[in-house]
Order: sequence, then structure tokens, then C-alpha cells
Amino acid sequence: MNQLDLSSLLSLSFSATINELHDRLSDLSYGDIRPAHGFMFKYMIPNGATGIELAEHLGITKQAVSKMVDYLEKCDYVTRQPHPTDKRGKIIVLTERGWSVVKAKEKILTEIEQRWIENIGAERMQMLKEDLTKLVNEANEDKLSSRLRPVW
Amino acid sequence: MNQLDLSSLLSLSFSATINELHDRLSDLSYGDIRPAHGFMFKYMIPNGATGIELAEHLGITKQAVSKMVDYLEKCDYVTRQPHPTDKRGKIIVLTERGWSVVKAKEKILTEIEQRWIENIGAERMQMLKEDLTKLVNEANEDKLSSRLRPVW
DNA sequence: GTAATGTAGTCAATCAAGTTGACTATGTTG
DNA sequence: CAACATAGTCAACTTGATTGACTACATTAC
Repeated sequence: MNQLDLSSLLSLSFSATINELHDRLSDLSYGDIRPAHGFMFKYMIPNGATGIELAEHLGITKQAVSKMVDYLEKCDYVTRQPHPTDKRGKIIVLTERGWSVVKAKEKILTEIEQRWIENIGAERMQMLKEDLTKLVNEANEDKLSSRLRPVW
Repeated sequence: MNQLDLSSLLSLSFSATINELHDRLSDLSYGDIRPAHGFMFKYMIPNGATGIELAEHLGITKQAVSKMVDYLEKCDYVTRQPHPTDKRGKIIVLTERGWSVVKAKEKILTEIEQRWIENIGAERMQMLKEDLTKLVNEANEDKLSSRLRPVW
């Protein structure tokens, strides 16, 4: 596990984080949540979002979003409400259960980050986040953004 | 694009890297390569690997590997050869074209890393890689490894 | 104000990449 | 050599995405 290149390091550290997060969400009875859902939830805070907004945000088609929402509605994480001004549209909002999984996610990620801080130190963690932020921002400028599709 | 949490930063910086890599590989007529293929190639260097080895390495079933190899063989990146000692087995090795895409990948990743170094400085890049390595190693110990499934 | 065009969402069919289960041929062990 | 184990493939299925067609409503141009 030595001498990995940068992209492998990013890939592995990301997978490690996501794996731990979802293992622990499963233990809290949120086993029906998958990685892509988290980023969707985040975009729905605090006032919900339309399907098209979510599709653009996630970089997938509106049809795929519609299916995800079907699933999440069935599992009681979100609900579709009529759009206040546009009778064609709907806004998708978090339910109680949706909010609770978001809270749980934040708590777990904070704990993971805390463990990393114990490992590398708070200053290094600060630098790491700064540097990654710079790189992400640079990439966004280059590419006119929109191609970067995150999970959680 | 401010104040992202650590997992989002890792996700986005990883996607940015992979997207750029694959865009540029497409420009070089390697558009038929997808992210998972790269890590497979890396494991086949220098002497090839059996399907089962690749499956364990990638964390997918041997059947899935077999399909990937069908595809990559059709596209002329790899070829199946008889196993020297086990008549049941085959070893999968890179073709000329396979080697050339691996070389191209390394060149592009080096350039991307170089651009990052110009952005954040060589020392910070060194620290970043060290810190990510620590975190990946720690995660591997915790989890008895094997769940971390990389791409490229 | 209505006709033409555009937009939000859903339905259906398809595709890609993975899964499980069954099978053949070969290898290993008692 | 009989019994079991292993490498690889074939087939059927699942999942999460896609494209294309459609309905209902909104916006714009005349």
C-alpha cells in the first residue's frame, strides 16, 4: 500500500470514508440509503428542490431523478409537494426521517474527520482541506463546472 | 463552492481528476476505456494476472471480470493466454495498445499533478500525499482491507 | 387572446455493469 | 482412483442509468 499516485489516493480515501459512513448508517437502520442520495438531500436543504434542479445538480437525467425520488418516497425519506407557483412542477422535500438521516450523516462524518485529526493533526487537516478546495475550484473554473458529480 | 465537508472534497477532487484523465484519453483515441479498467491494467503489470486475482483485486466477481476482459480483448487492450502450469487457467496480459494506454495515463496524471503543484506548491503536495496515505493505511488496517475498491 | 413554442414531470423501452447459479474442464487430496 | 476444490464461462436477473414519447401547464409572439 505504498507509493500510490494521487488519483489512487483520492479514490481510496474517498471510498474508505464512504464505506465507513454507510456501514454506520446501516447500523442505525438507514441501510436503504445509498451514496448518491446524500448529495441529493444536501441540495434539498432547507427548502426542497424541483426534479430538474436535482438532475442538474447531480449530473443525471430528470428521469433518473424521478426514479430515485420514487424510491426515496417509498422509503419515507422525501415527499413530493405541489409547486407553489408552477402547476406543472413539484418540489421534493425531506420528511422527518429524511432530516434524521442527514443529521446522522453529519455526526458520523464529524467523528471520522475528528479521528483523522487525531491521526495527522489539526493543522495538517486544515491544510489538506484548503488544498483540496483550491484544486476543486480550479477544476470548476476550467471546465465551466457542471461535470463534477459528487456523492454525499 | 465554499465550505465543503471532507468527503465532498475528496469526491470532487477525485471526479475532477478522473474526468480530466478520461477526456484527455478520449482525445488520444482511447475513448473506449472506462475508469475501472485502469486499475485492472495496473495489476496486470508486468506479468499478467488470472481472472480470479483480478476479481479479488477489484472487489468484483470473476464473472464480471470475465465480461470486462471480453470487452477489453475486443478493443485490443488485453489478450488471454494459456496459463503456463494450470490448464484450467488463463493469464490476461496487456497488448501493445494496452501498454500504450497505460503510458498515456501515467503521462497525463503526471501533468495533472504538476499543475496542482504549481497551484499549491511542492511541499504542500508532498504533505497532502503523506496525509492521504496515512488515512488510507489506517482505514485498511481497521477494515482488514479488501473493501477498498479503487479506480485508476 | 389565442396560437406556437417551451418546460416539468412521468412512462416505457433499452443499455451497461454488476450479481447469482449452473456448468465444464482441470487440479488436488485422501 | 474417488472425492472434492478451483478457473473460467454461459445464462438469467437486478440496478441505475439512458433515450424517446407523451401530458399538462407556462410563456411568448402576433
